[in-house]
Amino acid sequence: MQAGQPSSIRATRGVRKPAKRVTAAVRPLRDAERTRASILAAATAEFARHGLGGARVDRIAEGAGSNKRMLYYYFGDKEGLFQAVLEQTYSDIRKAEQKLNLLDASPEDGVRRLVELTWAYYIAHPEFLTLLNSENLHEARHLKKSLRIREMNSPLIETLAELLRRGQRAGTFRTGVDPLQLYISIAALAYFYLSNRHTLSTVFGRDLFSAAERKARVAHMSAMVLGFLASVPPASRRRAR
Amino acid sequence: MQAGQPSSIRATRGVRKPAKRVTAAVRPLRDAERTRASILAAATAEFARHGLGGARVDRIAEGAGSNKRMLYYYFGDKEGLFQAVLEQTYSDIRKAEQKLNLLDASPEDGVRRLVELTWAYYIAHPEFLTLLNSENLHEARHLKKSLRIREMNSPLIETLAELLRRGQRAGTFRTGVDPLQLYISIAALAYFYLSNRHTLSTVFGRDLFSAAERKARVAHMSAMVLGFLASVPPASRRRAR
DNA sequence: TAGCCTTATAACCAAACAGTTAATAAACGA
DNA sequence: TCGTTTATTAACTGTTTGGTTATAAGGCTA
Repeated sequence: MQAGQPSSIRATRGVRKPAKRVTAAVRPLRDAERTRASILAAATAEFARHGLGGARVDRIAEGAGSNKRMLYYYFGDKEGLFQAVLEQTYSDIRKAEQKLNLLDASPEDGVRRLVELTWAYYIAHPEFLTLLNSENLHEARHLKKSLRIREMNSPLIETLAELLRRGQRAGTFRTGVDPLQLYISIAALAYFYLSNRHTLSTVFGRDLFSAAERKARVAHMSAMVLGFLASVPPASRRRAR
Repeated sequence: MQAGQPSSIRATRGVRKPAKRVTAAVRPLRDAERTRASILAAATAEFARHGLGGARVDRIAEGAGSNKRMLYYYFGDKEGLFQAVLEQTYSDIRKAEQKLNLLDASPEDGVRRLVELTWAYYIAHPEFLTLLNSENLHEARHLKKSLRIREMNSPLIETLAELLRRGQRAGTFRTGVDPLQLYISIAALAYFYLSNRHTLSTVFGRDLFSAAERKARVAHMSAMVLGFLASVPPASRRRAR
């Protein structure tokens, strides 16, 4: 931990004795919420880049422009901090999910938008992918401990179930589709491609993160999900004869 | 590193002075290949369980029933060992892929078997998933360095392309499907579900690794891939009118 | 303005860490 | 059987690690 460059926030603190500053009201020197938030942000970046095992507590403190002691003061220990990062990350995605209005269009357009928005969210929040990979490596140990996350349930499964019902009633969607399986599949098509793009690009000698390839991927994902839903299951095809 | 219990392999070495043993010819006390292999196996388990950052060199040496120095002797350093583990892992999956005979059945059955065998391979080799996640966290750094892996190319893309051509000729598969996109999607449907099963099971309150759920998942994956391939793309549907 | 709780800092610590040294013994060819 | 090479071990090293101690100072309240 280098003591060299203090963050701009605290740059004024090095000054000899400004005593009772008027500016202190605007930007208080001691702000628990701001410090906590900056540690959480630095920790998110560090855990996302290096995983839980590779993350360094000293780097997080430095990245937060704060002190290692503060990290333990607010979060207990490294794993407590990791859990807090997961809680924040899940809270963010749940908030984004709640903003989605998928039920005000046709079932086809609703599903297509879900595919596209899932893709867009993963691109905009790459830390979500690596943090989740880390947590799964640890068999969801921290997630199981977190009451906060276990209480947040995703509204998307119910929305997807409603879209499926409407499409089936209209005769354009096949029957017998489990909404959770479908949701996992939509996530899978986007997540795996993005999370594993480095090894995939290397092995297949194709830059899968280029603009052209990314565009092709969304098209393929939508075609796959909607093609599946539009298709007739073998059983009812036999009956239809 | 505890020196307590030597592995059964080397248990005889502690004995005072058996001098020139006849059994030495059967199981030589010094066997470079055997030591190398046991270090590689222990390292695979350790990296798979803890990731590159969380893996401990001491634990690997102990798990191999060998010595830390041997690890550096054969593999240079921790990252060199990780690269060797990746090379072995890729070599194994490529060997398994080559045994697949997907072209001696109908296109539908060929694709279904590919889906099922991909699933079965990931279940039988869970270390493949976590090692790949680790390598992607490091942006495929080791994979890019490895000439050995870059030389192994998967025969599956070409096989899949041939299956697609046959299905299209028979009129049962849709046109305009990129074999690589399809291959990635098949892998995605299995990989994401298995790799993220801990967080998914926790969040959705459903044990996704139970026998019943696993069976349901393969059925869903097959239905999705085959349903997609059987469906008619919107463009040609318009033309077909 | 004195007192007190909260927020912050720097220096510190023991354990764990990746990697090394030096010495030794098996294996093997001459 | 001797000398060289190769495989192996235990003990060691300097550094990094997660976590702690001791102390100070901001800022609210009475």
